[in-house]
Amino acid sequence: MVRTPCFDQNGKKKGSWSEEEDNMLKAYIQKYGIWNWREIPKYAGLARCGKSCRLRWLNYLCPSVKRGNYTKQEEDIIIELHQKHGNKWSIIAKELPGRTDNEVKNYWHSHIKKKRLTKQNHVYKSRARTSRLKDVQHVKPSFGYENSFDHLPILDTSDQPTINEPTFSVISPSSSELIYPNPEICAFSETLFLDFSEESIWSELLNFDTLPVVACHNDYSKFSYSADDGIINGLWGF
DNA sequence: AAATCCTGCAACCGCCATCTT
DNA sequence: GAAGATGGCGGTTGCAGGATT
Repeated sequence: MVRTPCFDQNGKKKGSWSEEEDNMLKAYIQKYGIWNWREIPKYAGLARCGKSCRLRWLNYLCPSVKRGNYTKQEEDIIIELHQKHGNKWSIIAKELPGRTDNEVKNYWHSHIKKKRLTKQNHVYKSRARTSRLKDVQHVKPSFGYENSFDHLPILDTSDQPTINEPTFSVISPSSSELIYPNPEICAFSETLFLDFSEESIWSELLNFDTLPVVACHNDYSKFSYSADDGIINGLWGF
């Protein structure tokens, strides 16, 4: 769970922190406080860069950091604030005394996100594999929520090479305002479709009048919905 | 028992905002 | 106002250890 210690070209140590290093940093900060992260390692006798010291202090050594399992209440707060703010981990962490942004982010990715996807998975997974759009297709949407999936582009990843996650944006058709900049709920295409249907987040958007323009940009895929003509344009190529 | 896969999380990286000179 | 320094943030990676085959 830790990185193997090594040294960069400047002779600065990288990787996991030893107990001795922890003690040195802790002792220095307790005695002199935090005044300049760049200089602190030098004076504390550490062969580390300032950023590394800062991170180690804030995420692990700082006495206010709370260790241990998350409570149900904390989890609920994270979910609620994530719906409100997206991946603004520092904002979310501010509402959770003792938790750091890094910790909250890790918790989201390893616990909450997975839990939520699992819940949806069984419903839509098979459908997501039934067909694929290789070229531009035009699909007339019908947005009664319960049957909308028959009309949205269905993407299949079964023989897709491993790719970076697509970048997603959701833009309000009326104001061009970015609603969900790059929401992680839109991950790989297989889960992309599932995530689209995640009611808690999308239900208000899956309404014919207010349906957002949805755009997916990466080297492999593009699709968008135009509120003007009610056409979904999908392009999926490898 | 050994090999392989999966998971959780500490730590790194790069970008951007703010501060200082 | 410009340039450099510093801090802060979010995305990503690496790997130990547990689970599964």
